[in-house]
Amino acid sequence: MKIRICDLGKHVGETVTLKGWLFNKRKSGKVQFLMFRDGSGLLQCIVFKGNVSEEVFEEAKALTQESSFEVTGLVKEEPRAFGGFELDVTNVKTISKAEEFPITPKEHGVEFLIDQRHLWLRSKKQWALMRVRHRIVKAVRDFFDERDFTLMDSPIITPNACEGTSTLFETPYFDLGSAYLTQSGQLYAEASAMAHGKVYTFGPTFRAEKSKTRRHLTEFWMVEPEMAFYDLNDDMDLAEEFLEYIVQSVLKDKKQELEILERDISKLEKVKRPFPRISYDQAVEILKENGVDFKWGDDFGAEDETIISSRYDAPVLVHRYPSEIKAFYMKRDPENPKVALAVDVLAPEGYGEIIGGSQREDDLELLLGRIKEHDLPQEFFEWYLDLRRYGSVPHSGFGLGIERTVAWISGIKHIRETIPFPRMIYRNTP
RNA sequence: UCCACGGUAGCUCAAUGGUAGAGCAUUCGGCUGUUAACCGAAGGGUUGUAAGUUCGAGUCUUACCCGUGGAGCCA
Repeated sequence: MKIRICDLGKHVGETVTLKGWLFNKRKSGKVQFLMFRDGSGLLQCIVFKGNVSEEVFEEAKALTQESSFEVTGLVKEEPRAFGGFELDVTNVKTISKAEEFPITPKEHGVEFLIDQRHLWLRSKKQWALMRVRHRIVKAVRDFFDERDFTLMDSPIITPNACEGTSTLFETPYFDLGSAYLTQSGQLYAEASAMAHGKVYTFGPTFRAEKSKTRRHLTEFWMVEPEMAFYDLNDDMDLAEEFLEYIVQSVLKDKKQELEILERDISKLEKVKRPFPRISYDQAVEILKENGVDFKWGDDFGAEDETIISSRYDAPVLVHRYPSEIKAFYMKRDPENPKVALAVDVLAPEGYGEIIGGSQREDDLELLLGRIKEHDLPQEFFEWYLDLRRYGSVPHSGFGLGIERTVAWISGIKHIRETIPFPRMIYRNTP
């Protein structure tokens, strides 16, 4: 059984051997402090000249930043040390001496760091961020699993634009002409929900739009639940419960990581149900109160979203948007056909839209009309229309953007740090 | 696509139109409790590219290349 830093609590007073890398080193003549990392945490290893042979002392001295090595020593509790433990070293064995590591302990610019993304992932903050991302993804899966949802993966290669608006990545597809990378699993989730009742899809999605902001990637991950017999209110209830669950899971299990990220925990602790719910009309009122010259019928810009969300501690659900600015499949409000039964969730602290969802149009004739209005090729949607021909039911769903959620919960400014290898409009390496 | 800003040592940044510098990193030396350790020394440059103005350009002008932030669009 291999021991990792995260397990050291069970080995206090024992002599153990660990394998990992040199994170940083400080020395002071006859004592060396090796900051050692193994992927599970950080551990300060002390090499005293009197405690080890001359050869071992020299071997430790020769280790460069990010060299891989094996270290043996006595595990001691040490409240002052990061992680709470220290290792009194008795032996050091170099595995591979590293060349000069480009990322030094001092500050670097983003351009440089993103070029070194494959190495940047080893740094403390990026390590913590990826662990938070992992916990969020686990929370997503646990949440749906605990509620009897079935995972139904949707295709990544699709024959047409799902919502008919976005610019998609095009790829040649044998004798069938062009295919496109998916921008949403939405329509497939609807078909799946008619088979399993409650489902979710979870995978990468692609947008070829030339968005160049801190909130955009060309490739990002989205989780999309879809539920038969759910109306808009049921949909909003689920979205609320879902977000609370995710935030509380991270708070419970990733305290140390949030500390490394210097996240203000008190802000996350306020993310408790019930969340505020306002209509689009009310949101427009808020903007007008704040002196924004806003026209009913327009969509909110990034600045508008910040104004609206900054009124609340928890994410705010904005519902019933003008149907003109929403996708063709969203059901109109029977009480006011000018608006769609749609909901967007805006994260606090200016992180913007993290969820978009709606009740879907379940009436065949209305949906046919909508496809014509939007000038979409009906032949591509025949299978989708079948869902309304064979036992149509009211149903709803939403999509959550994983990277924006990670950015919000971690308190990270730029979305590019929230995914291991970001894809942006002017960058597709490393 | 549009607007703004930037490009000088491996990295982060200085440098009135007048000899291109510092900190970190690297190498060497010193130090038995450091924690972005500290102290001393050394090596390290076609100032994004091209042209122009000038006695003289990192600095001024023009074009181009690359990048960053934002807008629009969106999750």
